[in-house]
Parts: sequence; C-alpha cells; structure tokens
Amino acid sequence: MSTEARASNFIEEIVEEDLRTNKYGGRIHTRFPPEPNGYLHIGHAKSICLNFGLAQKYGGLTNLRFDDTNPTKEDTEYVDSIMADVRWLGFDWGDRLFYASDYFEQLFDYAVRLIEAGKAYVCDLSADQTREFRGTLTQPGKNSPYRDRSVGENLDLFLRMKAGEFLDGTRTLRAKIDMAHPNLNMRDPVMYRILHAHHHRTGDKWCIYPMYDWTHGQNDSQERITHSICTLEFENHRPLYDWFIKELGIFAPQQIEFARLNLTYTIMSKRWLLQLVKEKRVTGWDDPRMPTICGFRRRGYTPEAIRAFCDRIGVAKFNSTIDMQVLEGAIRDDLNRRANRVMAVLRPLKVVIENYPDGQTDELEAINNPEDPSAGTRKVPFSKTLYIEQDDFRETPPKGYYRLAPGVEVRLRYAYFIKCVDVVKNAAGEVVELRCTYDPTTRGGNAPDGRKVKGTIHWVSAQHAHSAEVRLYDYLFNKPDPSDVPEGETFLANLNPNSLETIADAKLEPSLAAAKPGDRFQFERLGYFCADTKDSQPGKPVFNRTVTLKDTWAKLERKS
RNA sequence: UGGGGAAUGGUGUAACGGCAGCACGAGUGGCUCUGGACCACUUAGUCUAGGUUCGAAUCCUAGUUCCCCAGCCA
Repeated sequence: MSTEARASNFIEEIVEEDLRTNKYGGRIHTRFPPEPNGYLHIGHAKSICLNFGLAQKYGGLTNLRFDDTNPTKEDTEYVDSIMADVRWLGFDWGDRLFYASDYFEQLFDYAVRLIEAGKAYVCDLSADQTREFRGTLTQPGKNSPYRDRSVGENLDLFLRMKAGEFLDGTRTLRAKIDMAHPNLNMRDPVMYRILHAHHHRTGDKWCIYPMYDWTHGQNDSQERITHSICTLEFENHRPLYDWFIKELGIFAPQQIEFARLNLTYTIMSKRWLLQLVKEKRVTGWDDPRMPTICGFRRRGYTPEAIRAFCDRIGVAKFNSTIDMQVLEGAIRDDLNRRANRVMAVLRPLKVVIENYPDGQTDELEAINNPEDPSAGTRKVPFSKTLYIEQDDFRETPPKGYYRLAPGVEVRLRYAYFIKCVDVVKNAAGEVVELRCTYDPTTRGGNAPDGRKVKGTIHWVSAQHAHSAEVRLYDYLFNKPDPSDVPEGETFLANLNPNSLETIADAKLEPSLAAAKPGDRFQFERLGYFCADTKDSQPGKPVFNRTVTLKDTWAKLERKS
C-alpha cells in the first residue's frame, strides 16, 4: 500500500519508515481520543481525518477512545454527539470503542506497582503547597516532605484514598521523579487526585481519578497503539509518558505531535465555545455559525467537503492559521458538483409584465444541474406578475452593471427577455414595482434574431411562489483573530452582530415546498442553501445559507 | 530567565546536497442563459549573518522572531 502513495506529510514519512523497518511488525494502529466534555469542532475533524486516514492509507486500524478521567466535566451527551459526528464524517472504529475508564482497574494496579518499586508516593501537600514546591520555570522545585514515606505506608495510604477515607484535595499520589528537572512535567507529577464525584460510566465506584498524563500513555500501550498522534502542546509531556512506560516495562507506542488547526474568523477553544452556548450568544452547539461538526452539518456542509478541506490544509508542526476561504472553497467545490439549482428571491421586487396576458401561466423547462446532466430538468411556472431580486435593478445603473435598469433588456433565466419600461415608487420615493414588457419570441431564453443581452437574472412567479424563512449566516466574529482584543475586553467584543440575518418571507420556486430537512440546493446566483433539520416543518422548510457563490460583481462594486 | 518546539510567495504546504513545486487567494484574458462553474496566463517566497561545498531551503556556527510548559484540566 505504501508503495503506490507517496508520503504527503512528515507523519506519513515516519509511518512509512516504520513499516519499512518492520518496527511494529508491520502494523499500524492509531486512535482518536476525545474528552467527552464538549462537542467536536473542525479542529477535531483534522485529527480524525489524520488518524483514521493514516490507518486507511496504510492498512491499519483506528480506535475511538474517550478520555474520561475527569468526571466533573464529562457527560454522556457529549459521548453520543462525538460518536455521531465521527460517523457522519465517514469513519468507522468497528468494535473498538473504548473509554479511559475501562482501564481504571488496570491503571490502579500499575500505580501499585510503581509504589512497590519506590517510584510513586502519597503526598499530603495541598494544591497551593504543591504549586509552591514545584518551583518555577527557572528555579528548581523542592522535595515534598512526604516524598520519602515507606512503601508500606504509601500502599496503606493509597488503598485508603481509594476506599474513600479522605476528603477531596487532601492527598495525591505522585510519581517520584526529579523536583529539579528542567521540564516541569517531570517534577513529581500528580497521578491520582481524590474526587468524590459521580462518573458517567463508573458511577460512584471510584473516588480517586487518574490524571490524563498518568492515563493516556498507558491506554495507548494497552491498546497496542503504534502511532499516538497528538497536538504540539503535549510535546513537553512525552518524556513523562516515556518514563511511565519504561518504569512499567510495557509496550511503547510512538507519540508524534502536529500543529492543531486554527481558522480565521472563528475560535476553536472548547471553553469559549461552551461559553457561547451557555450565555446563549448562539442557539446551541449546532448553531450553524458554530465551528462545530454539528454546526457545519446543520449549516449544510458535507462530510466530503470537510474531508477535502483537511486534505488541502496539510499536516505540519508549524503553528498556522488557515483562511476561512479555504473551507468555503471546499464546500463550494463539492456542492457545485452535486447540488441541484433552483430559483429563489430573497428580497423581492415586484415586476409586472404589461404585455403578458392576464391570468395566463406557462411552464418553462429548467436544468437541475449543469454539472450533472443526469440530474435532469424540471418545469418552472411563469405568469404576468413576478418577483426579482431588489439588487438586480438599479434606477441609475453604475458603470459595468448589466442587470435590469430603465430601458434595459435582460434575460429572465430559462424564460424571456424583458425590458423595463416604467418604475413605480411609494410616497417615500422607494421603488416598489417595475413595469416591464417581454418579447414572446424569446421563450426559453434565446432570441430568434440572434440579439444578445448582457444580464441574466433569476425570478419567481408571484402567484406560484412559496414563501419561506431563509437564514443568512456570516462569520461569527468580525476579526480574523477573535482573540485579538483591547485590554480588559474578551473575545466576545469581537462577536459579529450581523452574523445572522433572518429573511422572514423569501419567495421560492414552488418545487422547494417539498424540500426535506437536510436537502441542499444552489439558489441560482445567490449561494448554497440547506433545509434546516430542526426548524423545518413538513411543507414548510426553513433554509440556511451554507455559503454564498463567488460574487465578482460585488467585488467590483466594493473596489469602486 | 530554564526546558521543549517551529520559521519557505498574501495564506497554507512540498523539496530529503542538484531547475524552489502545488493548492487557495489576488490579478488579466477567454467562455458562458448563474457576474457561478470551467479554461488559459500572470503575480509573488527559502527569518538574518557568516561558513562548508562545484552546488545549500536542505549541512555547520552564531543570532532573530514566534509558539508551548509553573492545573489536584485534557
């Protein structure tokens, strides 16, 4: 397998080398290890694609393992959402679903082994004292006064910790390494803390819980993980993981660190995302403005697009920030190929075709997807009174504008050429209606005399139109780096007040009334839209804008 | 300040001592019944200073800048 595909990043290079040297008996086994304390976001997608992708590419396996070592923060709600999101992304962990809590018993035995070997001790220092004793970045720490307890005393105390004899925070089990080590992680790190808390899986069985650092490496080892891939901040912890594995004398996986994903105009911090949800700055974890997997799903993103995105951004150790446009490019790419085209008018302007017979209707044939002939065609009703986009008419057109204007002829997509002959305004002077004429010989969109029009605009027949709510989403933050705030302010200061615009009464072509939740469309000339999975009712879909189409005209106009 | 990492066009990412390539963006033109898509072309880069070498993004030396670490979080 490795012979046909050239390594595309430094991790694949390592894997190929290990395969070549038969380092793990030619085996490759990865894992995705989320903590169930929040919903998965696009940054996790990068890790998921990496871990599962590696195994797929090199004929290995990937486990899903929940890192549930802190019962005060974890919940089954998150477990369920994480599994759903990984599956939705298109990955399968087979029967290899694990939890760190599956290994609590084994881990406890390992701890006893370290105590017996004189490599771990029970410490009575408080959290504050522990911090003081740890020293600083430049100054060595001091040994805990409890560091030299006998093995017997340590064993007794540790058993009693487990038995629930002590209050939270009164004692810890610590590894006995080196309080003067230049790497602070090696200064007698805490292995167990006392936490009388209910665990989502083990219930009230335990009142001591292992720290992540004491857990993770051993779990990887127990699962025979060959390549333990994690983010850069754990690079400092690797010596500690290696120390535990060595002292225990168990299978040694290889940890490889890569840079986590950063994206412009959004945040990836679970803590901040939770805050947005809790403070109701968004409607929930799956708000279509959220960078969560479920947010993107609801917004209309496809798993294929997210995978393509992860592919495009690469994997490296450099701390970079990807432009949101890369993600948008990926979804446009995918939806351009697969989404059916329809016509929808977001901000309707009434158009009356003066020379079209009263009461007459016609049905015109429209192509569903020019990128995919097999998608076929459909009929779109036409009549005397129509809606067009307000933005597709200018009373005094700027240079380069080639949509509708007084005296100007444009094409109604798949229908007729029309010419604007009069403009009706209200008392406030606003344009409320256009009077136009049509050329009956241009039915279908082409003139027999061969004359051309510059503009083609979309439209909906007024009497046939289906009204619907449409939600236009913009970036959640109005700064590329939302954490960039003035002194004393928080990231909330950069929240984009216009991240959601709701259009209560958009006019859609009638076929859209039958849209099912989750159906995706291209609204011609506007963007890609998805029928909302929560708020749509049968026969009454609500649409979310996934992403706009590229808009060359808007760009031109902005420049002038 | 101790330790651990990292620096390549605007943004990302390749190169494994031998022509600095690719993607996205940006720009120009073509095509078009979506100002979409598509096609073509253009733009623009090796952190700095020395050294080794016929030849350096790559090796060596010194520096600069950025990121991570002082939770009984993960």
